[in-house]
Amino acid sequence: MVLILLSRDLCFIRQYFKNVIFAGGKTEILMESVIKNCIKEAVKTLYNNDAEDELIQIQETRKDFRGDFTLVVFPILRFSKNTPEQTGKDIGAYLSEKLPAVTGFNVVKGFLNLEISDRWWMEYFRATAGEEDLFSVCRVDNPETILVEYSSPNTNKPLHLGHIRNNLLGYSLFRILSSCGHNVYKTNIVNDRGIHICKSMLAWQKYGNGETPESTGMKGDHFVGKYYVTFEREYKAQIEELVLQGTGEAEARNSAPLMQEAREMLVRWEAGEKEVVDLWRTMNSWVYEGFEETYRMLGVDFDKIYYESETYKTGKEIVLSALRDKILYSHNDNSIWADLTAEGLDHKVLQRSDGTAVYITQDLGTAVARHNDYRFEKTIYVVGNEQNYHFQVLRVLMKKLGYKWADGLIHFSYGMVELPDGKMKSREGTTVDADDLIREMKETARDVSMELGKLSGFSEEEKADIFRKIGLGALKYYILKVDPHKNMTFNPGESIDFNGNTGPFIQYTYARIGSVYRKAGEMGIEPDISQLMSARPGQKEIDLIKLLRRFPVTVREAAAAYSPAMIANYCYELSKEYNQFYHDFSILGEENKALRNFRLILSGLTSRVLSAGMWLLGIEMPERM
RNA sequence: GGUUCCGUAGCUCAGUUGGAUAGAGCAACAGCCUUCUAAGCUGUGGGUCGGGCGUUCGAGUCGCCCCGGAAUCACCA
Repeated sequence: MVLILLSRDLCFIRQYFKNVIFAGGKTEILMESVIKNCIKEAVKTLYNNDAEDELIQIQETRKDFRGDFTLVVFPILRFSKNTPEQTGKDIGAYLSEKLPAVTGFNVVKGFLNLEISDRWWMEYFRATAGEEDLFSVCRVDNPETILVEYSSPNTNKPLHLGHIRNNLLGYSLFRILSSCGHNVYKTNIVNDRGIHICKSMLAWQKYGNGETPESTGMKGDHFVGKYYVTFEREYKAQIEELVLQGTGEAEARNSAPLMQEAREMLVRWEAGEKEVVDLWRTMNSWVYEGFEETYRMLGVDFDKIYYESETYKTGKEIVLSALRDKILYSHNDNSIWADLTAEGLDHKVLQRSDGTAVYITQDLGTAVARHNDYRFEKTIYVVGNEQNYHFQVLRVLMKKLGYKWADGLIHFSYGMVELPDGKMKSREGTTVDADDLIREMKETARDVSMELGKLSGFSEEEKADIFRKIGLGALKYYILKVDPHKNMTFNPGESIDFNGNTGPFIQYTYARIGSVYRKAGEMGIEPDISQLMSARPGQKEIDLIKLLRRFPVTVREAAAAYSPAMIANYCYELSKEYNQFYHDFSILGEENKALRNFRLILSGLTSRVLSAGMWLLGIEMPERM
């Protein structure tokens, strides 16, 4: 072990990467393991005792103290039967003697801070810088087949900010899990049937005068959404009139002619009546065209899209079959129910008395269809926390129906996006439209860039591409940096920032490094990894190496926690650290060639890690900005 | 009322399995471009981590009880 640490054999360093150990959710990289083992040895030698792994807590030393790794001494006191200070000193002395990489130590209160040699950090850095695949360390031993369901739009209105959060989370999750070696498939369930769809169909029939997205120049989903709004407006007017005539509010809602017609239309649709089905197909196709465009702008896509209009039938079969098997029961009115009281839940209706399916019916069918298609270990449903109960029921229900794999159905529950004055409501028109927001972000990116006087000498096409990357980078980062399961507030009045903890800040750091490399090329300077070890790093550079070392660990933790936010915050931290370095030190102007080479490679790895991290978030990096 | 989630600086948010003096950004103020991109860097001010009790050598983090907010408890989706 001691010898291994001194070894400069590249094979060892390769081995280092294979030695990222994840035990019980904990992450350890070899250096920590080496120290840990040596401390066990110390406890055995000094105190004649065996220390359990959990008692030996190694962490990175906080910046305000001298050292690289820190042992929390308190848990060891039970063996040493001595003061924290003395115990720390004893173990520190033992480690310094046994581990050449440990060049010194200090004890502050109950913390033993170990100093690691620069040489060791450089060895580590050389190996990482030479590694082509930054995710190789992240790969799990047992890859799973995982489906990520996200987006799940209704086909009666365009996407809004809430959907954006959903899409970004789902897509990022896909990339994070894939990077860890899982076989991940992106799926979508489209809510393309039901009374809400009939509403916009009916309104178009009555008030549309045959206009189309083409004839009006509108995006398809907005076009259809317009008729959904029309329906709600006219319906409301009818209700008001009925109430004026003395009808009760509830009765008015129920008996308004428009609502009755919508219901009739649903029945005709379910009966497969050609005229209705054709209209449904046409209007849905308009919506899909619109969605396609929004998805394309957001940079998300799907491996397989499921449609509720198909899976609800499978769901109904499952329900009927379970009824025959007496797993379910029916009421006198022919509605079908599940009794989940034994599981701590309630009774749940699975089919209406008129024989039509409810929301959860299609989820049963969709899950089974997906399992037939993919034999997945897990399906991760990216769905808002307002549906927590629904997914609790879904899993319990599927277990009850005998699907053992239902344990793999995971609700990735994320928080709502709220406006300063509360929740977004489609019907009240208080949503932030996805297309509008994306367009505004690109415009803001243009304004900011122009004001800063950047990008002169670029073609309009190149500029548009850069503004797109920056605008979307700002938007995506703004949303993904927040812990997914928390609600977040979006203030439309204050535009999304481009300074500080933002996407553009990280993109800017990347672009700066790109600029350094271009300059290096002009100067004829080539980075040379084989010359790395002749450089003597400073403290800031070691700090950067330490931060870079945390990247694969962060990815693994983000995968385990389903949290793109952890990646986002890591990228920010790295950018901030790098910008300090960039400000304080000259790279190409450094006269010591070994140091110049080292700084260039350090910058190169930083840009690669930033780029990889942002890629996990679905954020593109501009080469210049 | 039951269940679940949230509460950290004026605002928006970080804070790894409990560890040292709770951190960023925005906003405010004061500095730094003849040198690799100033979308940057440095500094100042700003906190009863909603409140209390408990567990522990140690609690923003774990447990219990309150307070405040959100969601949900439909033959809606």
